[in-house]
Amino acid sequence: MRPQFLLKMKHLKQQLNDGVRDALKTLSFPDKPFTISPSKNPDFGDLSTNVALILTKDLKRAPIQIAEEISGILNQQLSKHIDSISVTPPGFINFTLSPSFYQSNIQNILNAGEDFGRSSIGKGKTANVEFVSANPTGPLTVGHGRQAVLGDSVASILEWNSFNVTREYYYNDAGRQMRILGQSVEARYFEALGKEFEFPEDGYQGDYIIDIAQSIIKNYGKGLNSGDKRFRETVEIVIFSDIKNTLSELGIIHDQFSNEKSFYDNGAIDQLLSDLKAKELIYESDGATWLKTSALGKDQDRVYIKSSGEPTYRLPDTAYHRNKVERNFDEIIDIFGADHADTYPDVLAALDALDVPVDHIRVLIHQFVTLLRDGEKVKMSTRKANFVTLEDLVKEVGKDVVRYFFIMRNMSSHLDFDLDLAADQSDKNPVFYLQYAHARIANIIKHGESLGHSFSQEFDPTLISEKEEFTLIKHLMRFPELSEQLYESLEPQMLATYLQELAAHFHKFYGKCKVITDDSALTQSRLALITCAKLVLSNGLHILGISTPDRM
RNA sequence: GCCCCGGUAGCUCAGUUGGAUAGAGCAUCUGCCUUCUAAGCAGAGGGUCACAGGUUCGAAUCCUGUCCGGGGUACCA
Repeated sequence: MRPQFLLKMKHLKQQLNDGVRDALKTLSFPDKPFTISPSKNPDFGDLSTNVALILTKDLKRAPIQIAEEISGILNQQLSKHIDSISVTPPGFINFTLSPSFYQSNIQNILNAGEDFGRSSIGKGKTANVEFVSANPTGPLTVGHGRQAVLGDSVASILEWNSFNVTREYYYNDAGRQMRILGQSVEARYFEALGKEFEFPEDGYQGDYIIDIAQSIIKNYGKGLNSGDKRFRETVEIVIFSDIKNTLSELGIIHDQFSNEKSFYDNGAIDQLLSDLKAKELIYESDGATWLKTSALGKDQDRVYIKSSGEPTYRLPDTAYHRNKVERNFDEIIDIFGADHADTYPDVLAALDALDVPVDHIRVLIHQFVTLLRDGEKVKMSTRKANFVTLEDLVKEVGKDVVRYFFIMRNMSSHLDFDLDLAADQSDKNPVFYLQYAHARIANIIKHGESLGHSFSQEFDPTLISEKEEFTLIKHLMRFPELSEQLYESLEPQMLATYLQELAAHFHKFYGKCKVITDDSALTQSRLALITCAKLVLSNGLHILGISTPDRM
């Protein structure tokens, strides 16, 4: 095979764009922004531009006429990669690309291999992704699962775009919740010893609290007094260990844990308060300390320190975010549930008032998970111990299903998690459709090897000619652009949708075209093609943290 | 009351920057395994894109209003 110039889709689009703009200049048409996008319908070629439609108003002429004129110019300078140009109502100009363009891109994908689709947007840059951030008051629930998987996938998307990513977990360990948690354990401790005890109002009622009380008896004996620090310390250690274990079963490992307490200890919170005071944004009222958010364009002021002397979460959260900014990440991503949607603007406003840069902070808000069991909603509360743990779910349906379930929906949509469907009909979970495509390819390659058809990288791309083959290549070639879109949106669901389509194109190809045949030249070409498909499936599933089985 | 998110096929949801005939999966029907994995493929039925206006050459997509669901509006996190 002769070496040939390998033109990527991105560059071809740029060429077309330049060509159209030259044509506009030739025709003395105004230069307005237009798009060149994949055609929805194969009848309209491979790429289409709306440039004529955009110009119709300025030129006060029918768009179809404008399109004809532009395409007339373009036709005189056809690139070798363009087979034909057509105009269709209401005024689209369609480009049909040459088969050789697609065929040659098979080599492109093979050359890039595991890096195919990777972008260099974040090369030399750092990003911090904060997610989960559940306080250690109980096991992670299915509700936390969405954020855990979402956050980890977002972090992977950034890594795929060449960022050096820190996965971070922040928790509040100085507030009221943790105090009540300690008191709950203490109560269970004395209860177990048959002594008098008082279970706190709003205490944590889960059985795990009783287990922890038992472990304290075992480790520290029966002589602890009320208020002993070890009640709280132990419960935090035990629960955190459980949380980390659950996350690791999902393939999620945080690089850094940050806690509220450290910002009291190192003076960051005092510093923040005095800096805000210097800006006259702090005042006392009704025994509490307030942040004057109304002076920062908000509806109302917010309490920073309660009259009880305990700060609200806003104060340490703001100190924490200042700390993150000071750590000089190029991008800071916060992943919060919908219940936090109203709080982060106050944090950002306070930092902005102190001239702390916040433009590189992106806050992603995801909606809640509604659990369905027997077709009915399950209300969850950690405090009332009415929840389904994430760990139980992972044990029941497996990591891959759980991960896929949580990112297959747009994060701004509510997610219905049907426990019965996930558990009983997991065979039908769409994730298997993707993995099956990967396993099928692996099997074909293996089958080929057993018959002496080892893929050699020496293949004739022009033997690729079936419609299903081109559909598959075209889809594979979209992956680099998709990767950049993933960076823009930080929406893993887009990748899930793309991979579903890719698997569908592969399964259709499989139904139509046999790979391993007596025709060894064709066999090599098709092995090249399915190797590309396997690469992209693998790269995509890897970003989502889903395994790529060779057998199913 | 006010703020945020959502409303697309019987169900769960895609739909890129506003683009051409609104798509998948599940469920319901009809075909396809002597041939690389049938966890698959081919086909059928199924729609007032919540409703009403507006902007535009063009609206599921943008704007306004109404209705419905979720969340927030705490000196809870």
